Amino acid sequence: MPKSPERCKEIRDEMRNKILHESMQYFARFGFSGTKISDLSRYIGIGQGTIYVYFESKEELFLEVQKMINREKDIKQLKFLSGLPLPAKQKIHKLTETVLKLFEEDDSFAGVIALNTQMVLEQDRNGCADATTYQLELYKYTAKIIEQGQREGSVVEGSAMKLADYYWGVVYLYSLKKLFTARYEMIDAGDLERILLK
Amino acid sequence: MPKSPERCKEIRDEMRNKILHESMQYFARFGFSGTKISDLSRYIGIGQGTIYVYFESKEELFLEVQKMINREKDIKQLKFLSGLPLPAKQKIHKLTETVLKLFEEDDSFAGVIALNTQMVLEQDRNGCADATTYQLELYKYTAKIIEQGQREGSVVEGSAMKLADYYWGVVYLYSLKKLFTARYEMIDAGDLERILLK
Amino acid sequence: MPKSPERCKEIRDEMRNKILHESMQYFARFGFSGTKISDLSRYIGIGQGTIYVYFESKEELFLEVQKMINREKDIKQLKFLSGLPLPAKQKIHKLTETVLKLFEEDDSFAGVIALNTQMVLEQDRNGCADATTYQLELYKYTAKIIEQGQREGSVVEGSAMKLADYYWGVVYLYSLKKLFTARYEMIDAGDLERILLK
Amino acid sequence: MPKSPERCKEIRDEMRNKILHESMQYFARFGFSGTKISDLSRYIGIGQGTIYVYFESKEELFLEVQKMINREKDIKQLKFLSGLPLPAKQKIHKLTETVLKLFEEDDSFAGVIALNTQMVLEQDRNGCADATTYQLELYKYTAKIIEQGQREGSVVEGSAMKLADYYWGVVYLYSLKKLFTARYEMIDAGDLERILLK
DNA sequence: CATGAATGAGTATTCATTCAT
DNA sequence: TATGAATGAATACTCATTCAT
Repeated sequence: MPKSPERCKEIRDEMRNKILHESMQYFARFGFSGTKISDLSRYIGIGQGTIYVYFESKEELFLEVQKMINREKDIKQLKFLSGLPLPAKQKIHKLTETVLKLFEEDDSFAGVIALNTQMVLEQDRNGCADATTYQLELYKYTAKIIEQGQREGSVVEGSAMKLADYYWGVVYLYSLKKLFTARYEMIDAGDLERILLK
Repeated sequence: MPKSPERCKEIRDEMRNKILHESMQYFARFGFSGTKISDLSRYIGIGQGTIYVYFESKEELFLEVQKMINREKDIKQLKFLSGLPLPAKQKIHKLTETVLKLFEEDDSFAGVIALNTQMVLEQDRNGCADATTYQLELYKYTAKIIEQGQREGSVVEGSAMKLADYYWGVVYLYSLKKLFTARYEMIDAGDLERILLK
Repeated sequence: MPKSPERCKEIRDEMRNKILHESMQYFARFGFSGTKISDLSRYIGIGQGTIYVYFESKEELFLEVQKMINREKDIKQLKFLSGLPLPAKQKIHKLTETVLKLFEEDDSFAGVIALNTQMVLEQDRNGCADATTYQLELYKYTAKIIEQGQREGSVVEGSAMKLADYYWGVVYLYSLKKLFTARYEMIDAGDLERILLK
Repeated sequence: MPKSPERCKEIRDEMRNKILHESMQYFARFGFSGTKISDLSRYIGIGQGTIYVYFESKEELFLEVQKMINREKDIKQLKFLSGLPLPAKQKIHKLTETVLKLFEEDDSFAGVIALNTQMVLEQDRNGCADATTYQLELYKYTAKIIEQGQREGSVVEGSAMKLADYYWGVVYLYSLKKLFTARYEMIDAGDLERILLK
């Protein structure tokens, strides 16, 4: 009584995604070398061997987790946002609002941000600048909004890229808090916006 | 002809401190599990065995590094600062100035901050709130200044403790940047202060 | 398809016992510090890691080996023997016969005796007289037989406990011979009995 | 103010002997692999390096300890004893008496015996029969006395060499007791002699 | 000569990976 | 396919030995 091939594929994809998502959370908390396959598989609730059915190695799993993060839809939202015919101030309101909503609603958002920023730091350490397109795009679009705001007089002066980096750095900070702290308190929209707005 | 006991103690203290300080930098960069004793000892420029002459285990070394950090003199400066008969705004200027100067001049400041904040996150995870006297004191003194500023109308509204946490979070952020990024750009005083000042 | 839990437990128990028994032989020959995990695992015919699946450390393995020895069934035989309504002389014949048969037939008997006596010596060194219930019981039961023999006039005079200690000491001696000597010659029943019998 | 060369040599010899004797005791208790140079030197009350001024290596020290044992004067006594025009029974009395007196008076006797027997066992294990002349001679002379006693009818029947081995085995047993046990009780002459005498 | 701090080869232990079930 | 027991390469740690003082 063989299962239909489609159903089979479906089941495989489901398990693969489960591993991918849970691993992301775990890697975000403990880092690559802080993560043991034995702990991770117990955390996911599967056998150690199962991970190796879907991934070649711990390293490949980590890479796939990073790839998954890069495919996230957040940039699209932001891209769309920065293209709208709105004053920068409002765009920043919307952006901040979106970020805070994602923190609240999307369980994996903190992990995505944390892991991503760690990747960027890691790459900076190695001196290689082929950094993740995701991060760069996110920063680029944010910088665009900042520049618009500076022209409109609503955003503080200074290098737009540096300010974008600052803004997302703080988002990273609160990702860490959410990931590590049992009863964390999320940042207020006003406090986050103040980084950019006059 | 035995070595003189004083000279012996001297040599031992010197080596112990050397290991402690160099390890701090290394742990701050690579974390506990990312640090191999073989790499660490090569980095310090000593034999692997030497570490075990002074410390029981990798774990004990890590704990001693944390203890050392807690004995740092930075709080004293801040304590002194918060006691001066100055408007809060000026205190915050001074504080920010001091922080940025330490980043520039004290090679181990970034490591101290990074490791310390990681300790706090770690402890929050475990739910135990003990041991972080250093961090807590730093936060408490900053919160005091913030409250003063709120009374004086120069500091933004909101929970003083939360704002202090935010301020030092950003300092942590730039510690990471300094530790990981080859050609990092330090935050400007203005950008850092804006977290607190209206 | 997970392995059935029962079969799993079975496999685990089997391996644990295998390690325990083989280690006993090895420790008896080479002592604790003379035993390298790498050699021991090769001797058992398993990987080094496997030992650590079942035991925390070399020390714990050694302790478990000692515990196992203490659970051995030899005392029961002796206990039974000393309770029979027989003249002491015959009991001593039977005891000696049993001991020599065990040497011949039970491959692990020499190891049990050797390791056990070493434990007793070790404990005497530390001055702590606990834990040696096995040894003590063995001695106590032998002493009982000796006292009976002294009343019956078939056993030499002197402290019964000291004579029991002497008797088992000689058994230990020949355990060592069996363990260490390639072509050892076992003691004769008559020579062993002469320690006790007139 | 150079010391006279003779005095110098004298001092050297003194230290060398001290190390040799103390090491013998230590090796007898803990075995070769159970003996750490750091522990041994602390036990002797000298620096670790000092041992290496007098001996090439731990192994050489062990070998020198064994050589020293072999040069001991005990055989001479025994040789002399076995040559006397006495009945074997009396020779055995004398021998036993001497052994017990040595236990009591010569602090290093137990160590000499223990280490020596361990050497013999060790060699038997390796199958190499180039065994220490000391042991063999001791056994040979004892066997000679036994044979004489068997002719005279005072000694039990059986292989003289095996009985000699038995006798010295028991001496070894009580050496261990003395070395390891805090409040040991030495064997009685009668109990020891009974191994040989009818 | 005597010392003990420093060393690295050797040993204990961990953990990513394999594989029989 | 999913499992977890078994494995050995990688890593932590120990201890005989060296060497500057």
